[in-house]
Order: sequence, then structure tokens, then C-alpha cells
Amino acid sequence: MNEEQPETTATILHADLDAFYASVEQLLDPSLRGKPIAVGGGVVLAASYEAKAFGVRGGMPGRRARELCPQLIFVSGHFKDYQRLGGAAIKVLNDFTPLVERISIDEAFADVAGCIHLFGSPAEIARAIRRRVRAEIGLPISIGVARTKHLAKIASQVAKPDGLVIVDPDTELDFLHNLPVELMWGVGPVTKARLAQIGVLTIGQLAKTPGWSLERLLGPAAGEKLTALAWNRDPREIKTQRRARSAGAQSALGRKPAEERIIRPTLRHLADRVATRLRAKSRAARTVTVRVRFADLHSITRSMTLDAPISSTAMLADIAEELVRAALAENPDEKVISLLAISVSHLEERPQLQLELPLGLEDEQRRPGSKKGMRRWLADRAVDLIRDRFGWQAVGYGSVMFGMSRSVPDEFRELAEKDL
DNA sequence: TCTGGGGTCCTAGGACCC
DNA sequence: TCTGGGGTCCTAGGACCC
Repeated sequence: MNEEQPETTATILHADLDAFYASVEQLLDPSLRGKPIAVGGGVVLAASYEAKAFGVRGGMPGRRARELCPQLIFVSGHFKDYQRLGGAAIKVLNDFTPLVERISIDEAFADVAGCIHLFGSPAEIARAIRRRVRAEIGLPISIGVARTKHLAKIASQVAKPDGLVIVDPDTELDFLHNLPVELMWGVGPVTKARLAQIGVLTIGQLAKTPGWSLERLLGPAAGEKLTALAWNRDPREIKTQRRARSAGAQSALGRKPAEERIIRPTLRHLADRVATRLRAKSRAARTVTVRVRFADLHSITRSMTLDAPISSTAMLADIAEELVRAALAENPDEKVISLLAISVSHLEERPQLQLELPLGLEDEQRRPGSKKGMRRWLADRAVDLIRDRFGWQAVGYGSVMFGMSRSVPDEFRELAEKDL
């Protein structure tokens, strides 16, 4: 036992359920096993490995997917089961250590340094987790084990499907440097292409590229970060819970005229979704950002930062409308829009008292002394209470509830929402 | 036949203050 | 009158991730 031992041991796990939504569907309906399936319809939300073999990918239009794979089976999602089974898998990790950082519905980091004396080496723990998730939940899960989060994440990607990769600290750079740059966290299509311009294709080549060269190519922050990651210097620790820094909602519209009758109800619906989430967590936001995407899929954003935070649906909707109106006025040639989005940031804590009692309403009044703030507060409160008892659909904005073409079910949206 | 939805972080320019 | 510098906040856009 020498002093450096703890620092040179690989104790970070990255666990990632394989083709999660599709695997759940194959679990629930055995007749789907071994077959190419896609969750969704108009758009592919997830594809099984059998479907991926044909080039089917998430986010792909259903029509395109069918072209690539004529025998593709489309299934509508069992979203409640995704929630339940994803949670169950995380719980298995939690049985070994409280140091679990959930990244999304199907993915988490864990640091097992503190529980080796109880459960054995990280490798043994990883094998036990995989066994249990398979036996108790019925799903395949891949795990990477390494000294840092970044390397553990890469290892789990390499392990897929249904595998385990343990990266020995003594040989971690040999492992890392032979891999292509796009496996790195933060290297997407654009960065990959830029790196290719200077002949950098592997992480090893990236590691040996001078800092100034990367900085010029990718900017100071990205340059420094990628160099550090390429040498497996990743300072990030496991964060068991972190709060969201922003929240938003968007709606793809197909092709719609940029007119009031489309924009108003859509923005009200989006504001309703966002503001309701804020109020449910006793939070309020100071910055409102809208995004308008045009027919050619290029988009613009407009934002406004307020002196005081807001959480009222009507207030958020009004501000969003103003921003969108101004954005459209600046682009008079754009007659067709394909998406509207609202997002809020600069989130602040709103004491529970203000949810219970209409105090501090001056914040949300443009003209102090008007009764608008009070009315809005009462209206939000009433809607929130009714939904608490009878569900989201029980009440809403009339013009919005009908005639909205939902390309994606609301339950699917909820799966992606982070805890405020 | 043009591509869903919810997030994080970075950059660059400008306003404003000291 | 012109000159310099640092820090913070806001805005718009973009890359990336699941």
C-alpha cells in the first residue's frame, strides 16, 4: 500500500443502458426481440441495434427510416415504463454507493472508491451491476471503468453493446490515443472537421498538437479543454445533484405562416409548460429567450433580461410574444416559420410564501398599482391546483388545446426535462 | 422528404462603471 | 481634449450532448 495508490486507481464508473427505449420495448414485447424496431412514428425517437445496422438513427424522419429499412417495426413508446426502468437501473448503482451522478434517463456516473472494502474491486462491482440490471430489470447495460469521468465515458462507448471495458491507469494513454477524436466528449461534427483540416484524426494526434494551434482553430477554452482531456487530465468530480440553469419548451410547426393566429396560441402553450414547471419548483426566471426558426431551418434568438424574476404564465407569454414580434419585424422577408421556442434562465429561488400568498406581486406588474398581477397570480394558482388534482389535460388555454399537432407526445418531453 | 425536444457551455461585441 | 485598462452584465449565435 503506497500513498499514491488511491490516485492511481480506476474507480469511476460510467453506466449506459443500451438503445434504452428500444430495449424496453423488446423487453415488454418478446415478439420484438431480435428485430429492427423504432420508437416513434413521424420521427424516430430511438432505434434498436438491429435497426441501427440499417443506418436508422434517432431524430430521423420516420419516412427516411422506412426507406433504409423496409421491414422496420414502429412502436409507440411506453414512456412511463422508461421512467420506471431507468430509475430502477440507477437504484442498482445506488445500492453500491451514494456517489451517483445521473446524466439522463439512461446514463449515470458513479465513484466506487469508498465502497471497495465492502463490495470488491471496481471491476467486480461493475460486473455485479451488469449482472443485477440484466437479472432484475431485464435490460443490457454497458459500463466503462477508468480513473476519470471522461475516460470512463469513452470506455462505456467502446464497451457497447452490452459490454464492460476497464481502463488500467498504467496503460490509459495507450488506450485513449489510438481512438478517433470524435469519441471525445465535446468533439462533434464541426470540431471533427476542423481538426481533420490540420490532419488530426486520433486523440493521440490531438494530444501532440501544440496548444496555440488548437487555440487558433477552436478558441481558448475548447483548445485547453481538449488538450487536457487528450492527456486524461479531467478534473471533474461526481456531482450527485445539480440544479438546472435553464428551462424551456419548443414546438416544431412544419411550415406555417408567420401570423398572429399561429404564433399567439403556440407561445401561450409553450409559456404554460415552462411557467408551470417554474412554479412547481418555487422558482422564477429573470431572462426570457425566444427562438424562431424559418422555412430554411436557420433560426434566430431574441432575449430580454428583467430586473425582477417572473413565473407567471401570462407574463412569460406576453414577453415572449413581444420578442417574437420584434424578431419578425426585423426579418420582414421571412413569411414562413417552422419552429417556436421559449426558454428561461437566470433562475432564482422563489420563497414558498410567495406561492401561497400574493405577496411581492409588484415584481410582475408593469404598472405598479394595476390589478393585472393579482389576477394573473390567481389564474395561475387556480390552474396549478386543478392540474394537481385532475391532471395536465384538465384545464388549459382553449385555442391551444385543440388544433395543435403534437409531433411528439408530452410524456416524451417530460423524460428529457431536468429537475429544476 | 428536408430534421424532435430538453438541456449545457462558450464566444464575441457592446454598454456601462470605476 | 485625448488617452488607457479592468471588470461585469447583457445579447446573439453556435457547438455539442442525451
